[in-house]
Formats: sequence, C-alpha cells, structure tokens
Amino acid sequence: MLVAVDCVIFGFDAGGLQVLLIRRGVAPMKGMWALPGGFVLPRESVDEGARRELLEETGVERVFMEQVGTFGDVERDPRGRVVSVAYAALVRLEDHAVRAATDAAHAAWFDVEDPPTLAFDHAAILAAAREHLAMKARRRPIGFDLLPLRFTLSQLQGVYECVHGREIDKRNFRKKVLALGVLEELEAWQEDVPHRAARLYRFDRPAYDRLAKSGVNFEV
Amino acid sequence: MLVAVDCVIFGFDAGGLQVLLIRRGVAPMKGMWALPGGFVLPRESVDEGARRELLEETGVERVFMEQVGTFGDVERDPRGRVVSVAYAALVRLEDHAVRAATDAAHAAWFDVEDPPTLAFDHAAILAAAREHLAMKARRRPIGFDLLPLRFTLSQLQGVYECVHGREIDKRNFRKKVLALGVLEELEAWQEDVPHRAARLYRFDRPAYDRLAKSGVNFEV
DNA sequence: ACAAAAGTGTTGAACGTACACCCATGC
DNA sequence: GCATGGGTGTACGTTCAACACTTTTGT
Repeated sequence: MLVAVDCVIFGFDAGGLQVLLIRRGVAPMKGMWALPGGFVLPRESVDEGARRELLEETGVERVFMEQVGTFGDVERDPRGRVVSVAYAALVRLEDHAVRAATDAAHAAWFDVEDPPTLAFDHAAILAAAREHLAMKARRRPIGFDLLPLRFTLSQLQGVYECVHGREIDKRNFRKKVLALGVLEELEAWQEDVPHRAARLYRFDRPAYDRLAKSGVNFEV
Repeated sequence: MLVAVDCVIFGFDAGGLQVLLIRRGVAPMKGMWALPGGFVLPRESVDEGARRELLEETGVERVFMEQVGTFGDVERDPRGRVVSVAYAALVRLEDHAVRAATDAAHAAWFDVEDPPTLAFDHAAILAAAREHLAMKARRRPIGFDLLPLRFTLSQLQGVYECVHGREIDKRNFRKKVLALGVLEELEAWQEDVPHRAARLYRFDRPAYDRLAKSGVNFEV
C-alpha cells in the first residue's frame, strides 16, 4: 500500500481565491491538471513528505500546512492502492512565483470557483480543503497569510467574502476588524489607483498572538 | 508502508467522559492498553477498515465515525513504517456492552481524564480526538449521541461541561437548549432517585435536521 | 428535619445588523 | 463631470452573563 500527499495551496488576488495546480508530466493522467503532491518516502514523516513534494513540484516552501483529511477509497488511484493525506496552506501570491519542476510540467494558479477538470479524486480533495478553510477562518485571522504585508481593508474584506461566499457590510466589517486591535494603521496609501487611494494597514503579529492565547474568535 | 486505523470511541456516564480501550493481546506492546484499531486491508477503504477493526476488537458497530487526523511520524510504530488514520465516534455507553475479540484480549472503558499509559503514540491520538470533539460540539448537538434515548437536562449539561471542561450556568443552559426546539418534553420523570425527580426529554431528530440545514450553531 | 438535586426570571451590558451619504482621485 | 471605490455613525433588536431562592423527594 502506498501513502501519498496532496497539497491544496490557496492564494488570493483581485480575481478572488486561487489554487495552485500542476500539469501532470507523467502517466497516469499525463497532461491533466492535479494538486501538487506525490508519494511519501520511507525515511520521512508524512508531514515532511508534503513539504518536500510541494517544494519539488512548485518551488513553494516555508508555508504552514495543515492536514485536511485522508482519502482512502480503494479505487481512487489507477496505479494501485494509494492512500492520500491532503494538506492545505495559505500563501501570498506575490511571494511565490511558481516554477515547474521534476514530474510537474507546469504549475499555475486557477480561480477556485472555476478550476479545470482534475486528476484522480482531486476535485473532492479541493472541495474538502475549501470547507476546511471556511472553518479555519472562524478561528484565525486568515487574511493576513493571503495578503501582501501592506494591504487595504477592502482587500481584507474581499478575502472573507471569497472564503465565506457571501457579501459583508463594509462599515460593520471595518468596525469589527479594527476593534480586534491586530491591525497597525500605516501612514501610507495606495498609489496609482483610478479612485480615492485607500489607507494601508499591516498585521500586528505580537498583538494577535496575545489575543489568540486568550481564545478570542475571529468570526466576521 | 502499512496503513493502520485507530478508533477513539467516546462514551458518557455519571463519571464523565469515557474512552474505549483494548488491552493488546499480541506483540509489540502486548498487555498494554491501546486504542482499538489495526491494519487496513488491500480490498477495503480506510473508512471501512476503521469500522471493521472496531467491530472485531470491541463488538461496537453502527456508529458514525469521523476522521480526526493522520499520524505519520517515521518512528511511531516499532514494527516498521506505519501511518495511522485516527477516527472518533460517540456512543451511548448502555448500548455497547463491549466484548473482547480477535487480537484484543480485553476491551474496557476508561475515564478520559485519567487513562492508563497507552501504546505507540495513542496518547497523542487521544488528545487530538478530544480537541476534535470540543470543536465538533460547537457545530452539532453532540449530547444526543452520548446519552440514553431519554435523558434529563442535567445529564445533557454534564456532557457539555465535560467536553468543554468548564462549568455552565444551569438557568442559562436550559434557556438556550430549550430555545433550540430540538428537545421533546416527555411526560416522564426519573425514578428511584434520592431527590426530586427530573423530567425526561427526548431528542427530536426531524426538528434538528431542519435546523442543521439552515446552519444554526449549537454553541452553549 | 435534612440532604440533594430540580426547577424557575430578571436585568444590564455587549454585540450584531441594517442602513445612506459625502470624499478623493483619475480619466 | 463622472465613474470608481474609500471612508464614516447611529439606532434598534438580540443575545449573553450574572445572579438566589423555592420545590420535591428519599432517608
């Protein structure tokens, strides 16, 4: 029995929530889009395998990945009996210019609302990862892992709207998120936008860590 | 590489939250207490393997198990490279008179607050399952899977106090749980108790299913 | 009579939600 | 000057937390 890992890497840009996929360079399902991943080696933990495969196939490293679940149907892989452990992570799109490597002919970002047909049971894994992300967003301030270091409140609101799939009132959102006290207001504004420039904010991690310890929830 | 399953089965009685363990009948760690579980067979899914092992080792069947996580450290099992998928379930203690079977010399319930030393990394799996249970309790009405068909509000409150590890105000608890409208008030009372007899209630599943669809949360 | 748990309401504070208009900028 | 998104406050209703005493039953 083989143990594999598959990584669902989420990014965010103006077009909404994105997911990182690779085009398979080897059989089976050569040429199809799939989640980055591969087999766990005998001398590495499953967690280590996930990090290694992600780096080899996409060049993405140093991200915090969480387990989403394990997919163990008998027929899920035509190569034989393969049980796959799925991981999810959030990255800043700008920080991760992806590159093709090893058995991944290409790596590219896709809108999660409109992904290509995926190999194996990766569509189910992607769906589970989105559900996991929506749950996680209730407990942690996910926006800060997805956005640039300096961001506007509208960008942050966009993250939550994408993740939860509903619109949020602008005034109420600002009130809640500012009241948390984990945003640092910068003396800096957007540039080169065809409308009034928005103020930029930065995530105050020490303040967040203090809050998280006391068990606050980040539902918005 | 071998794939195993381990099952964390929670029950509830007057002594608090309980967990079902087996005494290992074979090496390695023969004689130690462990979570029921074993290896997944080539022709069954991981989910099926968990149900089969639980039945074989403890006689418990027809329970709804959820994945807790997958444990994949290289050194977690002295027999070699074993990746284990952990499952958790809630059962009514009274419905499951456990029995020893196959390679489990004994099966018995233990207080989750004070379990024996466990084999392999099962202490870590148990801790993860408890965390999973506390999270699950925020979204679903877990009490009803753990209690007898007819129960008192104090018993239900006891479940939540155990799971969340804190005391709850009796009046506020009753207000909230009754307001949910998923309890059916019975014309029946406790018997043979050395104090005023408490009214019995029953879980109204159709009402709950209607609520759950509309996305209510069950935090108490 | 006493021990033990059942049962019952109110109040004040905090929070969530709904809602509309003016502002700055680039074209 | 117009289109685009930025930025701001209030009022109402709901929910939550804190809190103490009387009732019933068995011994």
